[in-house]
Amino acid sequence: MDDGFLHTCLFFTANRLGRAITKMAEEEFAPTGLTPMYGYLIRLVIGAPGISQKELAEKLSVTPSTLTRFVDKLEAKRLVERKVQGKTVLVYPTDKAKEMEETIRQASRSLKARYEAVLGVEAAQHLTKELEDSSISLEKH
Amino acid sequence: MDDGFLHTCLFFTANRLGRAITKMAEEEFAPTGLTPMYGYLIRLVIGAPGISQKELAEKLSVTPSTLTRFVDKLEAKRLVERKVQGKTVLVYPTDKAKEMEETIRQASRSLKARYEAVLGVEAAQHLTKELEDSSISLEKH
DNA sequence: GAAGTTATATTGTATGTACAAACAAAATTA
DNA sequence: TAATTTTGTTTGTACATACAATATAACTTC
Repeated sequence: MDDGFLHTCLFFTANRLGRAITKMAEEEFAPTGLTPMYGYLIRLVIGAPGISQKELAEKLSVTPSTLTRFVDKLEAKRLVERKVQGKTVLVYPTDKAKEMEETIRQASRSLKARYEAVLGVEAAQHLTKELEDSSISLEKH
Repeated sequence: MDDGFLHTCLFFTANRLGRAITKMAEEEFAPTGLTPMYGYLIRLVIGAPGISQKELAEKLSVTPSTLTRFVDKLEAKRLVERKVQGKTVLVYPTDKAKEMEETIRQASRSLKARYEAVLGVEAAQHLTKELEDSSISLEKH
């Protein structure tokens, strides 16, 4: 059957991998009660208390509107607090978030261990680097 | 700042690339009036009239419920027709869809040309293959 | 052939994400 | 300093996608 175009299309294969790894990541992050993106957002906030939403959006490569929604949810769960400073919003972790940090780190480690077991440590690292480099290039165009 | 974990995480980088290439793909598919996934679905249906939804879901690596939603939309646009056969549903292209085929193919070509120009032909092909191989491995676990 | 099991599709609901428009504060310019 | 532009954030809306539950048809087994 003529479905070759799917296998040679970067759009299709990139999103296919995204769905597969997201599923795995959600399973590994289940013990945290958060999805992986939220876990990473919290790690960033703990690592730099008072970081602005703009910076968070850049680091996570999501749009500002998406980041607003993320912070809304984490604030509702009492995991972060906003402090408005002029036109920017600074984000701080709560004690509750700090208590979760180790659990989140553990989930990150489990996730990595799991996909490295499937793909091979070397191959996984190489692939990750290629993905990041390609993302940077594509985001510019 | 301590954000290294993002750059070494396959979950994060895969989805980051997915967002970047999806944006580009949507731009290139704009002339078709469809998003890229719908365009590819139509190509599959034209290439195999009467293909079942189950097969379509497998080829596109989406869940059956997602595929139902896709076909709902294309049916509403009079681009495909359903024919129920026992417990399976067969999908056929309409004339309207067939008339669009060349436009869709052209969008696919433009997309490929565009990201190959950014990444390099060789690198893009190699990356695509790695993504597919990795997807296949991860989908099993 | 009736009862139970499996396979396919659909529906209700939820989430992540984006874009465009609106808003508010800050910086620049007149 | 008033007017304009830029910057950061938020809101309304929309879409792709998934999961769990349900419906329905087909297959298996007794």
